[in-house]
Amino acid sequence: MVTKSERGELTRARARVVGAKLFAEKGYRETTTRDLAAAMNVTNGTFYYYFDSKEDLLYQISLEALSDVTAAVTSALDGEVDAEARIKTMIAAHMRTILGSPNSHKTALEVNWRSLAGETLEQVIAARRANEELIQDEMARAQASGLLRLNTEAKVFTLLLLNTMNWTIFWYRPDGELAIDDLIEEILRVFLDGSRASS
Amino acid sequence: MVTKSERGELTRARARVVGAKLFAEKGYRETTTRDLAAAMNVTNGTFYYYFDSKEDLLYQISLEALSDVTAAVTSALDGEVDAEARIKTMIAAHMRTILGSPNSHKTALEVNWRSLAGETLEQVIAARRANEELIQDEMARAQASGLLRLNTEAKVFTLLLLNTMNWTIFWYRPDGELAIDDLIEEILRVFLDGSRASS
DNA sequence: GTCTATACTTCGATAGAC
DNA sequence: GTCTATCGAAGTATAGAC
Repeated sequence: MVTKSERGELTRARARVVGAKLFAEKGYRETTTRDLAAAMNVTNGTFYYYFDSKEDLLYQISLEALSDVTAAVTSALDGEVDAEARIKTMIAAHMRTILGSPNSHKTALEVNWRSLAGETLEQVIAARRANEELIQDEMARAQASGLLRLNTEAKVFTLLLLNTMNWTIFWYRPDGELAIDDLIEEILRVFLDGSRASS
Repeated sequence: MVTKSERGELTRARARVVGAKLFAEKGYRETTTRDLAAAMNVTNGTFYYYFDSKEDLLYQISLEALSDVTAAVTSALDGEVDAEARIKTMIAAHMRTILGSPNSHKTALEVNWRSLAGETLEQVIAARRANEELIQDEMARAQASGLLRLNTEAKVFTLLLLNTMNWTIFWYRPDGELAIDDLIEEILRVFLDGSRASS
């Protein structure tokens, strides 16, 4: 049996899903609280029973999305010792997480942060940074183990890899020809071995 | 001597620059026509003497930005025959163009297209597609010449390279440690030769 | 070409009944 | 927990004087 507060949290969780969908499709500013309420099958006023403000919903979606990536990558790396396997595992976990809920990650990635302020903004920025640092630590570790070149800074590797991974959500189609595992393989290959025919 | 219409066009051109700056910093929806007018040193009403609407300004900035990239890359490639030099030239021209006016390209890249509709939306989409096709043609050409692997589709190469290049504008700092030429070199190296130490 | 004034909408958020 | 009603604040765009 579910208590009242749990039922409330369920409604909130569902609202984060439909909210992320609307934010991803129409944009945060373009989505009204009336749109959000309609997607929750309630009226405008009821939205404020579950969230302090529209900004509050944006904050919850963004923080959850970013935390999910860090959690998934951290968990996937646990116990893995082989240098190349760690890179592959990290990329796979990152990609499966963001492509698994693209709406939330579009919401979190987009420059919607402009609509956040103060404490909530800082928490979202911190969550994003945690994600980047996790990857950068892996890059440094891979360099130390001899897998990656030393003549590029770990930070540059990190930023370029994040570019490659994160923005796939804007063009990747789950129902297209390219399977997620194939995309992961392609990213890994370009990143590790490059694109040259002779390499 | 400048005619009246040329002077009007000068004002419009300047407005596109300050408009792109505001759109990039605050976002399209977050920027008001009063903000735009203030940046042009006029009042709200005067904005509409130069542009049909706020959307019209967004359209002009976006189309100009995307056309600039295609023009710069096309021009840079002209006459170059060496396969590797073409890839390097293409990446360099693309990167120099977008990092040279990041505000316009942030405006054009962002999901601001949601605010466009009808004919103008189609023109912006077409300009974007032209840019992608130019790159994809180069990828196919590089595969035909034996420079690039054949076991990855030219389209996938294109999308991954565009990810890597385009989203640098959100973190690259011209006044930082990494010079533009160094960044171009890094992108080229990761794309062509990968990141492996032994390669 | 630029201004002021304002019409017209839309939206975020609150109040209070049920 | 949900509703209706509404306040008040912006914001886009227009009208018309100068």
